Amino acid sequence: MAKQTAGASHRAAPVHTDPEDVSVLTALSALADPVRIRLIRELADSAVWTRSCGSFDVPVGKAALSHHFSVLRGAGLVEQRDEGPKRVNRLRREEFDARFPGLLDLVLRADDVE
Amino acid sequence: MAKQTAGASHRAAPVHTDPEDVSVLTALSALADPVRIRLIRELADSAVWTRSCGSFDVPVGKAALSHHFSVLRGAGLVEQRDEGPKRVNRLRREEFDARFPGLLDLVLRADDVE
DNA sequence: CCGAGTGTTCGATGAATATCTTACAGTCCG
DNA sequence: CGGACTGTAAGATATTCATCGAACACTCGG
Repeated sequence: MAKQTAGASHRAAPVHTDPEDVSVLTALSALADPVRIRLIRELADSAVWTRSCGSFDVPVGKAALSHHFSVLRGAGLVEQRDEGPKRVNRLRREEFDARFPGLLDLVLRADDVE
Repeated sequence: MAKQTAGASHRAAPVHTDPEDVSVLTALSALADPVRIRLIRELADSAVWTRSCGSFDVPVGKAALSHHFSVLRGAGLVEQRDEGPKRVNRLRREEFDARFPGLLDLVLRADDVE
């Protein structure tokens, strides 16, 4: 067998937005949600490309979860890649931080969600 | 006549929240609104205690405006004081920046609102 | 080729909230 | 005191958006 990172997905590739093209308003709106904050925090605590969408501990169904990831992609916060039947994620730390310095750190550092 | 900064208002004093008591989620939610971003930016460009609530160039009625200032107070972003019939404002730069370093700068520095 | 697993899409629902209109409560000036 | 001005409060409306359930699409392993 050759590849296990199956590069030949026939599925619709997820639509990504470059952080450079994201407005402050979009970025803040994406981060102003408790579920998405949890996703980002868990993602930050995991190795890159190791977390599939369904592997997060959030109290919502998979439809809502799919929606949240769509918002995060649209804000340039998350990158996704198909790996077999799963869709694995990566937090775009450097790229997002270059566009909005300190913003991601604020969300990750805070100990409260309230 | 003694004082022109009339400290004896018989009106209900505005309720303020210390930035230290504000959660990240509350802060982000308060900032994730185009009208409130404009208010904050105009406020940042003006001298302290010079802008009354009605003096801002935003496309909403005064009732909605009053609501927005209430949200900004609740997020520890704005301080208000009664001065005669007017209510003048101050951006709590240092205090808010101590709680959320860099966040206010991001909103003020960005050239887009989209 | 079937079945389990994973994620998206669609339509509907419900909650949060931004807004307006109207009414009211103060402050100041004549 | 009465009227102009400033802002708040309350109620109604509308829009946005988070959520769910169900149906669908794709991948992989028997």
